[in-house]
Amino acid sequence: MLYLQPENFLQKKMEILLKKKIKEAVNFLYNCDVADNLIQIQETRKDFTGDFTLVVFPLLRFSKNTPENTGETIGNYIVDKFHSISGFNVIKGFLNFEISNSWWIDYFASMAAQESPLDKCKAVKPETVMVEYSSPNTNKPLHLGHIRNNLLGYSLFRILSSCGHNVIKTNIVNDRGIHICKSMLAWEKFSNGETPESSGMKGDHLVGKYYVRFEKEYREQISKLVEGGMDEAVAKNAASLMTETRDMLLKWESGDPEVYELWKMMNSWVYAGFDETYKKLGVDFDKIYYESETYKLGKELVVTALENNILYQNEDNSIWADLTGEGLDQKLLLRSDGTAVYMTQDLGTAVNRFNEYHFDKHLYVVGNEQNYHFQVLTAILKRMGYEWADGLIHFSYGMVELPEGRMKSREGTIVDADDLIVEMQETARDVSLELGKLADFSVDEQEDVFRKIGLGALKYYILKVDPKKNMTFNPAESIDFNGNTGPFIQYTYARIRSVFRKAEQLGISEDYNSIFDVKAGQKEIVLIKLLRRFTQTVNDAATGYSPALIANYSYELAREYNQFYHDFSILGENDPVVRNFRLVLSKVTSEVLKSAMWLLGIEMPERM
RNA sequence: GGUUCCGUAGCUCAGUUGGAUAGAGCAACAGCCUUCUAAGCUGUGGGUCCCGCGUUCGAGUCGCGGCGGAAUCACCA
Repeated sequence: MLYLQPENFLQKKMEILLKKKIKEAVNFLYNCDVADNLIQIQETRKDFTGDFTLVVFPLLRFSKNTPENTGETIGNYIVDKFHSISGFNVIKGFLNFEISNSWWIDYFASMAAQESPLDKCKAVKPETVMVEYSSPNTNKPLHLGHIRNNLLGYSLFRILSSCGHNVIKTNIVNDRGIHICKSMLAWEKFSNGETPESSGMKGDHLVGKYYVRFEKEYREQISKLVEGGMDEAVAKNAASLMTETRDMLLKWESGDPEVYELWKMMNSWVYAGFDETYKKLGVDFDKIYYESETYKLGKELVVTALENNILYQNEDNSIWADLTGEGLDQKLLLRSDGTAVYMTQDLGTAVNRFNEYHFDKHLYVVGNEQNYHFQVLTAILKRMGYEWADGLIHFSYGMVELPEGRMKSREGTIVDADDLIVEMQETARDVSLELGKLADFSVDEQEDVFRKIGLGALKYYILKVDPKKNMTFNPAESIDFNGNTGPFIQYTYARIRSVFRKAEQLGISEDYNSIFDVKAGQKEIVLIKLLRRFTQTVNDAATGYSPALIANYSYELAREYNQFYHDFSILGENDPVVRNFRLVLSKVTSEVLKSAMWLLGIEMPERM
């Protein structure tokens, strides 16, 4: 668990003081001791006057009076005793307190004095957390679903490390198994030795091409067998491509040199391709595990567990876990031919990782289609006696769907990761060139801005959605650059930077000491309140594993700032105290926006 | 069929210990650039929060029962 450090109570100070005073008030006025959870303080909603609100309903049982009278009575008492409260009003059962201008300004000053907006986000008890994300198969290139996975995983890494945790980014590469053999076999049969060099194709795409080819040829074989009168289920097993694939997997597991060489060669193509995509997405890993290296440990674990009577064996020699006692099912762990399945290697990988890192928590960033898999994984590890399995957390995120449903390779509706990234950058280029604000930039500088904007749009689009929920991506409507989008937030930042460039030209610089003298306007107080919420938002995002909270917070802040920017002049303000205050307010806003986007893996352009 | 998740404006999404009149963006319509960046700002229209019952002073939020959708229950990963 994450807890705010003592000094972070600065964030909460007013709520805590108010709560204490109210408790005192109720005690004095109604002569009774109230439980803390009955004193509900929240930020006052925008459409009402005030800063903090006490919900008085829970206190009526003590006052034995109407909500209005109770609110008035408590309000009067508090205003009298608590000088930071400048006034109050009661609407229905809500007692709205108004906080003095100077309290807000003091608060703002302490915020402005921070080195970074993330300074206060440290957890009391830092933990070692492994985050596994990406987890590609080496038989096809990455697609939109992987993009969501990678962005979530990487953002969780940044959020958790910003809160002081020791986070290890890891990746399990599913580089072996029957599916890999399919693309290998198809390449052997149909490629005439085609390579990335000879074809000019990116390696992962080339291998993917032969995986698709396998599926096509295999389906044809099945239909021929079915036409000849064979049952479809039987045909699926009997098709020569399938029997050859199974033979290949057996050869691979027994270390056949020829199969092994082919496997190594094709995987190296894929890795070169993946590296390119990861680099473009801006994600990386501290430690990469390969299924081909962990599945053996998994097999050993299974055999040992069988000897310990934790598992059972069928007459055909296949090995199973009976989890019906845990409300789950029978689960196969080793096939009758002795080869490993997905679960086998995941058992091996988990044990391997714990032995290496002794993590407190292990986050698996894996789609919700595998919820059952992780229930089973934890159950088996627990049964094997690994207490740390309680620290395994399936970060189960939703699928990315198209308007017509799931992406299907057979229907050619898979949205390729590389293609999408290129498209986003091209859209960013088109929009930017049309606006023509970067005319004095070199081509390289321009391209760098286009890259930041295109990726910013893509990343924000994906991360702003609650990770648990399925989301829809419509390829026909390209990702927006207006409204609640990444570019909107980048734009807000670029505008602020532009103010500071102008300030420099005018010889104006911000002065943190003179902000105490200012009388802040309503809009400025609203901004300070929003800025104040940042630390809490980051903590919520860390405890709730939700980058979306940060995205939505950033949007709200950017929108609020844009209104302020529109309605008030900063450098054009005549009163130097007010001008300076607005300048510092803009500065802090830009820093918070930049930090927030950094937590999402989104870069900020200085101009756009 | 069993289990799990989801259902909020035409579309995409917010709405976190149950709190006030359910919010944004997109799309539509009407405005705002001699000014620090109009990728912006302002306004209008748009809702049976899937339905019903219950708990509560108070339910989009919690419970139960329906309806609709998704995932999963593989010697696939």
